[in-house]
Amino acid sequence: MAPWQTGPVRGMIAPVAERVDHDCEGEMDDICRGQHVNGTCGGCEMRQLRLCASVDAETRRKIHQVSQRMVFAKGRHIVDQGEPLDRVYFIRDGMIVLSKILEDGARCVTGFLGPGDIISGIKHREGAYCTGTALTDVATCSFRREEFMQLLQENSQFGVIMLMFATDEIEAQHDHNVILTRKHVSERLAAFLLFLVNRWVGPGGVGRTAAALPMSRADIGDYLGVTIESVSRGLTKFREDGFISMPSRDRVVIENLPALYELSGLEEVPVSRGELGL
Amino acid sequence: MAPWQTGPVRGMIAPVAERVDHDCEGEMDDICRGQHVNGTCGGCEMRQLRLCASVDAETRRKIHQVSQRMVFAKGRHIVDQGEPLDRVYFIRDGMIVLSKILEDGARCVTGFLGPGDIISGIKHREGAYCTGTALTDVATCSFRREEFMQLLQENSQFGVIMLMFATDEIEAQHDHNVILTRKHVSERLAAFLLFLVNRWVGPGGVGRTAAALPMSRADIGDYLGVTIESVSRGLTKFREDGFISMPSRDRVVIENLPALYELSGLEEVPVSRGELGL
DNA sequence: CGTGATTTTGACGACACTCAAATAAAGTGG
DNA sequence: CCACTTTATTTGAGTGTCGTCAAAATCACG
Repeated sequence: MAPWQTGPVRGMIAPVAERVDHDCEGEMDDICRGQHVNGTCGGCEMRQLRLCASVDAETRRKIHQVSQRMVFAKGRHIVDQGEPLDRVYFIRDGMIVLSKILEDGARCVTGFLGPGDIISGIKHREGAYCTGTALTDVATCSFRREEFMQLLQENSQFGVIMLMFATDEIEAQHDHNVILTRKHVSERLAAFLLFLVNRWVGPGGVGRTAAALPMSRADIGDYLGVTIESVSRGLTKFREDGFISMPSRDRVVIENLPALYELSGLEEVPVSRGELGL
Repeated sequence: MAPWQTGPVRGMIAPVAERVDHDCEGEMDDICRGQHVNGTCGGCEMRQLRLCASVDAETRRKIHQVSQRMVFAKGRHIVDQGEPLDRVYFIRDGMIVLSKILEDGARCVTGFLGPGDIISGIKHREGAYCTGTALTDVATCSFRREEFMQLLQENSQFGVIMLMFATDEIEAQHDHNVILTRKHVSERLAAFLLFLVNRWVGPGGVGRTAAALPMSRADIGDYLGVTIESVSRGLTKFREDGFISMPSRDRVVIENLPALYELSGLEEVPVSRGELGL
């Protein structure tokens, strides 16, 4: 066992997971609870995002019939490692950290999810292999597994879209492997910051120069495979070098974008793409 | 840039990729070239594997109509990084290494593929993001992109199966992330050896205690994120400790399975599962 | 059997982890 | 609202794993 795996689990441990099923109010919420308005998604922001934008109106109607809005307060678990998961969640708003506890107590963050990303329980009847924790309040459209599978069965187009999502995620994971195997701490941190400002921008949007950091240093460290101390030192160094500034501890502003690109080894703004959490 | 990224590209550089389209002989080959025999897969070994085993006879027939057998000699490239890829390959036999060259010349191995695994060109019209090199002679059943997409469109079941493959691969990648972020060299090596003996065993098969090592030390190192020297030292140590023996340089026999499991941190024999290369 | 590529072995050094303490922020009760 | 406690982050000093460099040994191939 690696020495740094010992010790207590780091990072925020949320209270016992409890799904909060809010009542929806207003047209948008009605739509996303499964109500059908004018045969379209109406004002639902998800329509502008990944899934709904890609299917025809008829399919969208079917989706709405079986979809259900679910929200999770910050700190709650959407998925629990080891617990059966029989829902598929499309994240509408907020941010989620996916983590995994190893046998020896070490923690590993496998990714961060945001608007448009998916947590899929389609093959975790016997227990999810990781935990999904809400880093902020999170709004989702969700489906029961059977109903979602029904949609997949009835709409081949739908399965293809999901396959594309998954393929994107595989490629993203390969990119992350590159970070983990071939980069030093500062390089990983630079790549992470660029990831934050480039992902989850709307369609056609360009990379931003500021981003929220709702996750803890432990989350970042466990994601990049470095210690919290290294994360802290790295961010401090970036601040000293004028690469970034931090108005608050959970907010970062990129001051020298080219320098971060140079450091990270990334050559251009990565295309924003879907992520399939599970 | 990390210091160890400099220098020439390591590992075998195959001659210019050239697809070898062998003539097929015998029933099995006829089947896998797209011929239809008795409405089933006949003796094709792929049927025992991942895709063909999961679909009905009718779908299987359609598959065969558009499938084509392709073989690649050891050292040839099935995919080339940056080159458009318009085929989907189902690997019937042999082993493939997927690698990626970074801007600074560093090399990263994202995975190894074997029988039942898939190299998918369904979304790489503009260029594959990694290279697939045959480590041994490789036999495949392949499809042109359009025809494969047609299959997906016409058979919702088919897309779901592919989605399951992809989901498995995502989970496998997350497991690999754990290796890369939380394990020391010896632990990574142990996990790699266990991976080799447990994957690509037939359905219902148990883990073996011996495996071929058709890949170079550089391939292993680039996969595990360590140097070739560390790989070599690690294997030597394992031999000295009696954990393994190596009849030849490209062959390994596990002599102390529990010790390797203990080292790797893996708790049980991982379930063999599909891998989607691209 | 000779040449080149791959692997192995050795010595040394650096990056990042460990341990520890200080500081800052967040949460809690009076 | 403020003192107090708890948690998270930052900073510092020391150390070990693993990477770098270099050379020897082994293997592959003609």
